[in-house]
Amino acid sequence: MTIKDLAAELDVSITTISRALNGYTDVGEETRQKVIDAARRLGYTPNRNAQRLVTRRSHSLAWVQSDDDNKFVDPHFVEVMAGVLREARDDHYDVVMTSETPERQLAAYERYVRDGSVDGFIVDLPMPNDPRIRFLLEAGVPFVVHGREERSADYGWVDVDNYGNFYNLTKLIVANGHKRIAFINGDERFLYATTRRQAVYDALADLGLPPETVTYFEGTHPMVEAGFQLTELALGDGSITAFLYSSILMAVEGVNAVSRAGKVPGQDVMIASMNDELQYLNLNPLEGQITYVRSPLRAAGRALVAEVIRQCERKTVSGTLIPSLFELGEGVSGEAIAGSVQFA
Amino acid sequence: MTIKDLAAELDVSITTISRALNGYTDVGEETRQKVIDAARRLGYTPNRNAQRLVTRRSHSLAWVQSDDDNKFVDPHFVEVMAGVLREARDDHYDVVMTSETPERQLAAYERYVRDGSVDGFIVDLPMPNDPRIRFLLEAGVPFVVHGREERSADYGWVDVDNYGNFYNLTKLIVANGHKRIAFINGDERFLYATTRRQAVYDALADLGLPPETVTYFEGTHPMVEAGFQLTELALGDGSITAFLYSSILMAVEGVNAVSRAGKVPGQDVMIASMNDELQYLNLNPLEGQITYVRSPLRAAGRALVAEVIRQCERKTVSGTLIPSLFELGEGVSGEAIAGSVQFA
DNA sequence: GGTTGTTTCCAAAACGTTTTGGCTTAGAGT
DNA sequence: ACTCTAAGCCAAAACGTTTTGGAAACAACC
Repeated sequence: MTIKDLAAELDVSITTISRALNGYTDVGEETRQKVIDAARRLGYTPNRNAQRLVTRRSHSLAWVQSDDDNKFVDPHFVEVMAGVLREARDDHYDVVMTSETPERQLAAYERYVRDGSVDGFIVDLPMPNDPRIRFLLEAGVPFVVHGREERSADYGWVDVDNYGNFYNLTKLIVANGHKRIAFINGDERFLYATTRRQAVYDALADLGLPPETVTYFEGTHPMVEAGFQLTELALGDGSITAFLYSSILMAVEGVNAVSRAGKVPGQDVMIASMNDELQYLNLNPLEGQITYVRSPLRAAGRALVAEVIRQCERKTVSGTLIPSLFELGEGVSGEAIAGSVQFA
Repeated sequence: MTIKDLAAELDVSITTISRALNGYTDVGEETRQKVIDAARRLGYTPNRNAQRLVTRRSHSLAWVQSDDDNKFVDPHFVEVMAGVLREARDDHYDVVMTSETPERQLAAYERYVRDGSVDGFIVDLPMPNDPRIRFLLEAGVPFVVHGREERSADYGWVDVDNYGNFYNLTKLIVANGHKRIAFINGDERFLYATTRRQAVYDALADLGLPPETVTYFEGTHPMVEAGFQLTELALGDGSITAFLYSSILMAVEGVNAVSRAGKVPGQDVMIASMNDELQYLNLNPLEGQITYVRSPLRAAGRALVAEVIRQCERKTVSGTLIPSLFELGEGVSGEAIAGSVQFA
């Protein structure tokens, strides 16, 4: 069932079919209804590839995964993906996903840019001076980055407020009277981790506390294991009374480790973390044991797609800071931190 | 840079460009090299949409997710996806993913079939008498199902040996002297869960044991919580000495719950499970505490894509049983279970 | 009655490929 | 010298849409 068949059936031109279905005003109301009805009745759907060829727009986004065994299978990622797919569906875009080895990543981007199969890109986990970003900027193709790096004024991005959240969390911990803090951060190859570290030490400095107040750990993958083991390690030093985690996944393991050491989390020891709101984790049983800042990754996923589509269709570029919300852990009052930056 | 530009540049016809690049024999070796070199030098990549239009093949697969908040974000799913994306990349196929609400799922399939944007489908988590499968069979379009349902002789599928694994695990538990077993299964709306239940009770029957030997629980999402809580619940009954879990995620929580109850997992209490080999979970710290059957979901993902592509290109349809391997828990000797069924 | 709009329609071109069928040329066989 | 074969190339059609630039019919205005 092509547009020709439908045209023959109704004895009108294919132009009329096309215009009727695409909502142009130069087709009579009666004719339009006839076309729409017939299309539904006969199951006509325009051939997507013909459309794409002639309009030069694919209504698809590419999301290239790094085929790195450790990084790829990460619950955080799925959460973002849920948001990405949801928003894409709402906006009638497809998302084509691929995984590529780090060496061949750039080639994948090049191919997608040249072969016309996508309109824009989602870029994940930016690293300092990321070659993918450099390439996409140069190619002048729409894209959005989850997270930021130094060039972030030049492109669209979506990010949680890493700096603000960890700055505030640190102050909060200190305000609760803790003098020795363990900070178990994420993988320092990524900017989100270095930003968080900076925020923590800035907060200490602003409070007039020495950097030795926190004992620093870099938690590499797999996270769950890192969370447990590093907490046990930190517990060896008897003086630490507060733990700050880069991921709620590690914080949960922290609760386990602390409990096993015979202490009560949220009471003997403060457990603080960012909470990405992983849907499959239910935190109710841990009520009162973890103090966290909520910053839903799913919302980030939606914002990513919205931004890149905005670029595709209106050629405006902007950065979005995902609002965060302090959870009212241990009776501490909450504060919302939101923002959005327009720059082009 | 289109094929015309390249043809003009080299002063040959576009036919020759196309045939040279696609490896036809009716183009001189010298000319072919000239074309290939120029294509690389000038950065020519054939327009994918034009190719798709004329060849009527998209080299893309659709994977429609159910936009059900609970089910979607599931670590098991990501593991399968890792395999799917890897295999698709190796075979030069794209995978386009969408999420749709359960009511609109079928419409999404219909659209993809009609608009020519994909060559085949991956179907996830089949339910009894699944309408998606009914539709795809009727449409006569290539697809593969992860898991099976009653019509499984008619289409391509990939599955782990749910029945065999749980049959064997049950026998193994009994062989270790346990007389009271808790079986914490998955969501019974899905066939994998009902199959596993059947297997467990069949094993009991074959051993001449009464069905009351096992206390049965249906673990609904979120899994982690269910694993913990149901284990605690089962521990209330003091007589249970062995736990069988449908997912390693729950088994890990089982270890937690058992430990917290003051018992030693793998010693006081046997913990048995299927292990989908979730990459982000490191089981080393739990060595000796869980007895499991390995059946890597990632391999299932690869097999899925391989099967549907085989259908696209050779029109043969087959089912694949992913090989499993008993882990040598507690000195129990292992046994490999593999198989592959051809039926068309 | 001629001009000017308005409304509704359409023929043809274009998008960038692949494929079909045939055309040249050169060498081999008779 | 003539035919035949093989190698190498190409013009044109086709894929299924959207878009451009009108055309036809009719009403409205002067």
